[in-house]
Amino acid sequence: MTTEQTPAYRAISDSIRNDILAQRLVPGDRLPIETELADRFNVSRSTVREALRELASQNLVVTTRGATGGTFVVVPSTQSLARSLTIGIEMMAASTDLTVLEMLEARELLEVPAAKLAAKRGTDEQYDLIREYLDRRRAAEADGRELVANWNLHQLIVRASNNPLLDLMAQPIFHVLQTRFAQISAPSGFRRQVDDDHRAIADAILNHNPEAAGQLMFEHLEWLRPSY
Amino acid sequence: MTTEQTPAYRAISDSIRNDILAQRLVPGDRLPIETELADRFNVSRSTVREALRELASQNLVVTTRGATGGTFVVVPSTQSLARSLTIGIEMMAASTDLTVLEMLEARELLEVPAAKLAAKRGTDEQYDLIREYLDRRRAAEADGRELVANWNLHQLIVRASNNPLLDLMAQPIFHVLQTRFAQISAPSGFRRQVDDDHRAIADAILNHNPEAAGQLMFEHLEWLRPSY
DNA sequence: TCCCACCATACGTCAGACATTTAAACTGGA
DNA sequence: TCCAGTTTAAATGTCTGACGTATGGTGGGA
Repeated sequence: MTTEQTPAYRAISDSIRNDILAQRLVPGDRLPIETELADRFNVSRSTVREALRELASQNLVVTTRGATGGTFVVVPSTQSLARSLTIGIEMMAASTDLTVLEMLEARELLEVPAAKLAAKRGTDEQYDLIREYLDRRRAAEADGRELVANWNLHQLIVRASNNPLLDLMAQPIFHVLQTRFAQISAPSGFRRQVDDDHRAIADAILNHNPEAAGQLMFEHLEWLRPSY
Repeated sequence: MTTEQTPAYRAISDSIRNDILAQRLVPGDRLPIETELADRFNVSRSTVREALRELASQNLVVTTRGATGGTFVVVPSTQSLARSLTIGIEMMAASTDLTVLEMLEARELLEVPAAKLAAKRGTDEQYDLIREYLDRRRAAEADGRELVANWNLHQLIVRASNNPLLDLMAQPIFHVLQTRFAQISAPSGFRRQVDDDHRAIADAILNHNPEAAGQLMFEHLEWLRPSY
């Protein structure tokens, strides 16, 4: 007679998620301990824990152990959201649901305005990061070795747009494109051209010239497109 | 002595996720049954289940019951990803991590190109949906009642851009803006202006005029901005 | 005052059992 | 032969109760 179409762990995670979205639970709040939640929902602790794993994996809560431990509501960071989104987009790209062309299209759409915004309102610290990156790259080039860097120029620029949403949306696209074409051998002239383009774009940004930055970024991406 | 920094359920979900991302497991594949996974990882079934809940909540697998049930790798849909993203953005917007201004900025950035693309390559079915929406809206207006529709024009346009990424990124922004300003009373003249704008944009799209569509969308959003 | 051993707390994990759902296999009658 | 209803097997869903383990606080001694 107990006909449950949705499992209890799903119902519970939905319930708690609603409490969070309705701000009955706000970031920083600590959820009741697992045994208490089990009591409250009339389920076993295991079921509660499965619900909590779902919430944790959506970046809504974090769980810590120990005496002062527990499960706490958190604000998802741009980073954590970007990571989740990356996985999803990677899967779509691996299937036929998303083409490289569509990714390039979206990328251009995000990055050209991002370059403009970065030129308009990047902070000094962000500009420093861009300079530093170019310097390290130049040094690496001189030594003839490969530059291993977590942040490439495109990421730095998007970040310097100072719009978290742009960062959030562009990062996954970068990541997927990058891992997808990591094995491609770069012709000797190719790297040099990329380098020149990058420097021109960076200069425009550092000189607070939004229009030039946008235009150069656009041309750079158009030139880059056939390589994919 | 058994010092585990990361819990077993996390290690296991990471392991399986890697298998999926490396395409050792592809969409459609069925994971081993829970007891077998427990054996393989040398953990209890509960621990395996917590790992599976994490993966499920990231839209990487779905679980079904019954004789032919099990856990299957899936390709996350644009819809499911958009839903997850919505929650995250909603949380960021509720805190101070994301301002309305930034959302409007991102929205414009996505929607103006989306309007252009919709005019350029929308399908007949998508155009029909847009026409149908306008008709229903006109009818509702004539009767003096409120139009209750799941899809508003903006969403239809973004979808008609036929770039899943645009849809994926724009939907959450729509949703958050919409729920955030749902209670605002619309002045009488306001609705009429919105309506006129929408019709003009739709006309440009239906007439395959990308530049006009983009421009009109831009003006519409700029006009809309002070309302927020 | 400061340090350290101890302790309470809450999550992490285990084992085994039973309930429920689902589809396939089976069985009997028209 | 074939259809309908029943049984059965496979897998997830849930429960119970126990013990392991990390962590911050506390109280006592040097």
